[in-house]
Amino acid sequence: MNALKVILPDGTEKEYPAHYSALDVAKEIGARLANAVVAAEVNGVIVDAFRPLAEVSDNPERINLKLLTDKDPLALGVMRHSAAHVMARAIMRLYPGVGLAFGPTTGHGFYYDFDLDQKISEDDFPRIEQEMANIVKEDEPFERFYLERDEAVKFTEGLKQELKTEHIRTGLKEHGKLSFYRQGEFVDLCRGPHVPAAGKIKAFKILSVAGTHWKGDQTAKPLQRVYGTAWFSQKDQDQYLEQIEEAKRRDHRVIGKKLGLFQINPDVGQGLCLWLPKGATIRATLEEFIKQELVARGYLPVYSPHIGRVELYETSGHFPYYRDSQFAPIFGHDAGRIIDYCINRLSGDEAGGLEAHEEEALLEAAKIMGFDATGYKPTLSKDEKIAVLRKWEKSQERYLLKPMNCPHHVQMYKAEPRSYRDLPVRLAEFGTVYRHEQTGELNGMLRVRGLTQDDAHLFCTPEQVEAEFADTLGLVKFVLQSVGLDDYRVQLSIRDPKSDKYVGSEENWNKAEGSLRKVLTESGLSFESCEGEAAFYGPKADFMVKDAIGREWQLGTVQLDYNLPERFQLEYTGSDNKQHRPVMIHRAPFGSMERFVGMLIEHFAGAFPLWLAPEQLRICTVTDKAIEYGQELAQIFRRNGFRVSVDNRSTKINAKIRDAQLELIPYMLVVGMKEAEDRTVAIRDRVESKDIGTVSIEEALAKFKEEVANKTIRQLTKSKFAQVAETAVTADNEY
RNA sequence: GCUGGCGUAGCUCAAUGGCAGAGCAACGGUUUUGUAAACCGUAGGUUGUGGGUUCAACUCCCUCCGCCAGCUCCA
Repeated sequence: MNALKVILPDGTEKEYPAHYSALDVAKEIGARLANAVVAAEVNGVIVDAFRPLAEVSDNPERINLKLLTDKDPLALGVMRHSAAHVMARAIMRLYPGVGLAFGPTTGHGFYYDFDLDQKISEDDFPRIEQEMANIVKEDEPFERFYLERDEAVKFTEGLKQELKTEHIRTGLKEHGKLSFYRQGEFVDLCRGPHVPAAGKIKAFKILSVAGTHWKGDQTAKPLQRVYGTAWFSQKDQDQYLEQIEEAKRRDHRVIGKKLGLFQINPDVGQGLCLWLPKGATIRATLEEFIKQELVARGYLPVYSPHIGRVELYETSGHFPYYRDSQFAPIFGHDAGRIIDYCINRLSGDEAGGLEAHEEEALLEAAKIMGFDATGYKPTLSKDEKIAVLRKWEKSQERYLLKPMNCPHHVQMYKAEPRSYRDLPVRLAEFGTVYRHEQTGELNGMLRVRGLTQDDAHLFCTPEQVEAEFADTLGLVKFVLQSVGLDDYRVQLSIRDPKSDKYVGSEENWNKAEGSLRKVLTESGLSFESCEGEAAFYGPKADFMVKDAIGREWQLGTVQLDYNLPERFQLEYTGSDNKQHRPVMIHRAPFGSMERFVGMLIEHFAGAFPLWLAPEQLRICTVTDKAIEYGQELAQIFRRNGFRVSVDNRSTKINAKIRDAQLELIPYMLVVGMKEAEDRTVAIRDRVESKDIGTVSIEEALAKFKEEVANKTIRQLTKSKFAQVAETAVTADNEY
């Protein structure tokens, strides 16, 4: 009896027997299709193609079925999850007794975490891959089965999979029945779905191994995470691997060193970027560009110092909230450090009394600082001592290397009474901030400890919020477009309602998130909400930008803030002659200059467009006799605003050209006696890597000026990587 | 910060317990050159740091510093 009504994507309805799976349906349509089916989408949910349709749908009378083949990106994710199982199975064969943790898919592959004392190294990859190949060749089917909780616990205990047992007990409390997948001798607690059989995995490779911890908890058991990738064809995989190589070639740390753009020198300090002249030129050009745009949009330039009183950041909330990732406070006088030290001695984790010499030093310090030392007696109780020292601590100067610019700008706003007529006030500064990032996070220019934000703070009335926010979005769009970054999406980062890490009232948060959502919707930008990603003081819109090879970077950000104005008691006089509270918008279109330029280096692979290139033109003299003309030319081009150098070495022209090509200089001006006599230049184009003709000086100037004015991007190897869609991460930490 | 890997000349890399080397760059000279590398020569090192094992350490062990990958974090 036909009990299933199936509706296919083209709208056709068919009836099938009650026990049919998606695979059975496919077989009935055609053997070739059945062979190509990897998974199925039933009523929008991806499921195993081999599971009975009745089991995966609520209503057997109405089953919307889409058969997913190897052409479908969603199927790719399913297959990669199966590949994770195959790898785990191979590793179990090679390392009997290995403990299994989680094995989800990632954007371009998968990983599996193992509990194994023996270290897996790169040298082991070939034999793991070989074993995986055997499993794929065996082509055994994946089977799904259920166990009740109690049985599941017994079952994983029987398998000696402690982590799985623990996960069922603690992580999956709300699940009554638990699904498992069996593939030959390998059984794993898993949510699925999976491919029908291992043979669907056409290409795979183990990429790396790295340490991690059970459920990401540093205090928990250390695990080994093995990363791999898998594809439906060898060709796709080769292309992907080639793109990984391409990304390595673009590494800004390598290119930055080769081209002399920047330096991170251990003698200066970890995570502290030295901008060498060429890198500084790129940055200065970008800053100049954005400053012009800010004038046009009514921003006012300000400058603020690199340090500020700790109290300033206590008021803003940054100091207590980010204490661990800030450089320690700077004391106005060295003696202040002793007071701080003694407070820690008395109240710290290893609290104890003060030694006699410490008390002596303390009283000496108090004298230097001008405190009333009679208030402190060695006979006081510990708590009384702490109370006195806290008072001293507060009355001395303590500074913080500024971790944010906003409190400084807030003070500038506060410096004079504001009327509603003055608003919005837009204060802009390329402000350098310092954050003591964990050593493991530091990464070239992309993650540093001293960074310069292209920062600004807008103070406006609640009525102006949406218009101002819309304008900042427009600004970010404009600057991204100007450097040729036209592929981006916006992430609306909102609070996690379950968390208590945020400051401010429920009402303000709702208002802020509502405004952001409204303006983003009206802007026509595609955006998605991301819970728990907000800053502690307010929600934000982050720009996620795709580079030339399809990698996504979080760059610009716009943040809405009702809380700092509250904390700093900001006011303006309204038309009703009453005091009102302004709203703040924080925004940084580039994010930080370090990160942005680092990204640009990788985006352009070091070959900057003419307007940004640190050295735009190089004059290459053919013989010594042309040096004088070459130098005259250089002066002319410099006077016209170009960055030019002259290569007058006594090498052959071929060598000069080769060097200039390798240094990625956009144009070479080759001049010999012919050019000197005619007062012309032979232009060689780096992109084309050839002579593009001899023109007069005026013509050359006009050509280059036009290219600079248009910010033309002449060459951007948009790789096919950009078209390789990332697959959704199919499994999270649930199973 | 955690786990693992790594650290040799300015750069890229050799030397698996037995005399620290090459290419490029630099410097000196010759060459005066027409669109991706002219030729000859010179110099360059306490092998990241401090300690240990050994007749002998770039090599093996420990400490610290730094780098890389991943984890965790990211105002």
